[in-house]
Amino acid sequence: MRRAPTILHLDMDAFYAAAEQAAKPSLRGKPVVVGGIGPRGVVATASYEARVFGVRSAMPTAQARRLCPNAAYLSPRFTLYRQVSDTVMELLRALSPLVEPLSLDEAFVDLEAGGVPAETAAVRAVGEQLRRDIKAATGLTGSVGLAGAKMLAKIASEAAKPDGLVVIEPGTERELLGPMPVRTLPGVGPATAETLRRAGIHTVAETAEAGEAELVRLLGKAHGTGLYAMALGQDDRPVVAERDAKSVSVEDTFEVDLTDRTRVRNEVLRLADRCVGRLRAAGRSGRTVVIKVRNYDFSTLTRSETLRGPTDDPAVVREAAVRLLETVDTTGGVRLLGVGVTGLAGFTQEDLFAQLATEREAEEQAAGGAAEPAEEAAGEPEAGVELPRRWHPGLDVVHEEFGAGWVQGSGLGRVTVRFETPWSAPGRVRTFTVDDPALRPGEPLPLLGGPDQSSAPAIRPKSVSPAGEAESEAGEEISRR
DNA sequence: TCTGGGGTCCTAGGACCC
DNA sequence: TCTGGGGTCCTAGGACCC
Repeated sequence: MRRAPTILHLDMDAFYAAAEQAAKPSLRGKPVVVGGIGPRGVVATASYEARVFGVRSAMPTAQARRLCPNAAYLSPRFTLYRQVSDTVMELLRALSPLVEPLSLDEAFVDLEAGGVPAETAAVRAVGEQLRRDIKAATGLTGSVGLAGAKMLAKIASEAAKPDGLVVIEPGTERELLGPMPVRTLPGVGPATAETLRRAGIHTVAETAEAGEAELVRLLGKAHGTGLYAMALGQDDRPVVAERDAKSVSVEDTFEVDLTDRTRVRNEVLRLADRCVGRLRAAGRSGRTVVIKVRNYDFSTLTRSETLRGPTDDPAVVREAAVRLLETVDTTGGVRLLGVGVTGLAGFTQEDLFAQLATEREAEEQAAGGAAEPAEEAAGEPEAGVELPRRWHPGLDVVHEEFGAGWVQGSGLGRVTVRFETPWSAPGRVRTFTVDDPALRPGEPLPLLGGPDQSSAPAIRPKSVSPAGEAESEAGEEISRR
């Protein structure tokens, strides 16, 4: 526990929903829900206007629609959120070399390591300036917590929401935490809270009074000792800058349960390929392949297999995944399938022996050839054939005549588009047939720095440069030759 | 119209080795 | 034909977080 509140926790306010409101002028001040749009979707983030109606994160979208039928329901656009996140993290790294991102919208910063004087007034000033800088660079608000420990900084930023800053002075934490419900403490979820409730423990103070031995008896060694320390406000975990990922996984929930064995197998093969794609993109390889199966009744199981050496070979992961699938009874219907790789190696190159084995297996497979999975993709549309364009609500589009806009809704062969940009006035709506050739998918536009404010410190993602910028870059390229 | 997708960490039992 | 512990790896499941 530090003697000055030099650990900062930043949490962006209703991040995904706020980014959508910044991008879509017609949604500002209105209820917005970002999450899964399908029949089995859940809410990722609700804007504060939607929270008034009781909409919460992790709630089924169907339930949210009942509570708040007039909200805009949008699919997430991670490209945009990542761009905004990069801008924010950049600002944090200007404060200190020790920045620990927890997600796209949340991070710890060790201000002491950044040379900020260990005094309340100084850290408060840094926090307030950070909030102004974030607002100026992204147009979004974030809340800041400052304390002498990670746990307390996080609790402080929660208390500061929305758009605020809270400092917990070292020495006041026990008094402050005491009356709070145990659920306030990180690591206490529904199951732990229920166990504690049955033991008559409801508040942080009661948790501390229970004593370490009793908590270990109730919750096990690691959780019990950890919770006891937290309840006393003791938390010495350091801010850790970069942590290597330990696993990579992908999963899909299907709109309708899968019953056909061949279809299940094909989905597992697809997931294995996607998983390896992500693994390779990260320059990693892994040794243990895991599959996940969620049944019609939501019961979930995993099966794993550890290979002789790490791999990033799609054929190897596919084969392991299918082998594992064969040990699972899927006759009742499958709601979700997942494929993951763990035991990630710190190096990119495969172990030589594993590589040789892989090549030999591939040769054997090719030689035995007739039943290659890709050839028998029954029920899967072939690439390039028939795939109807899916106009998810919220997606960016460009129309040849009307310019940039976003999909407001689609159905019955029609798609409704609102034509507006982050820096325009609220725009108007037009409807097209879903296969209108003048309409095509677009890229997220920068939230700030539209044509009329080109000097503003804007988010200008390089990957989606507006036409003018791309042309001028190309021009430079040519002129240099 | 019940319950996403991507992660982390912990526990516990059995195998296997010393 | 009786019996020790400890350590590590693997597998499966569960809690929790955003």
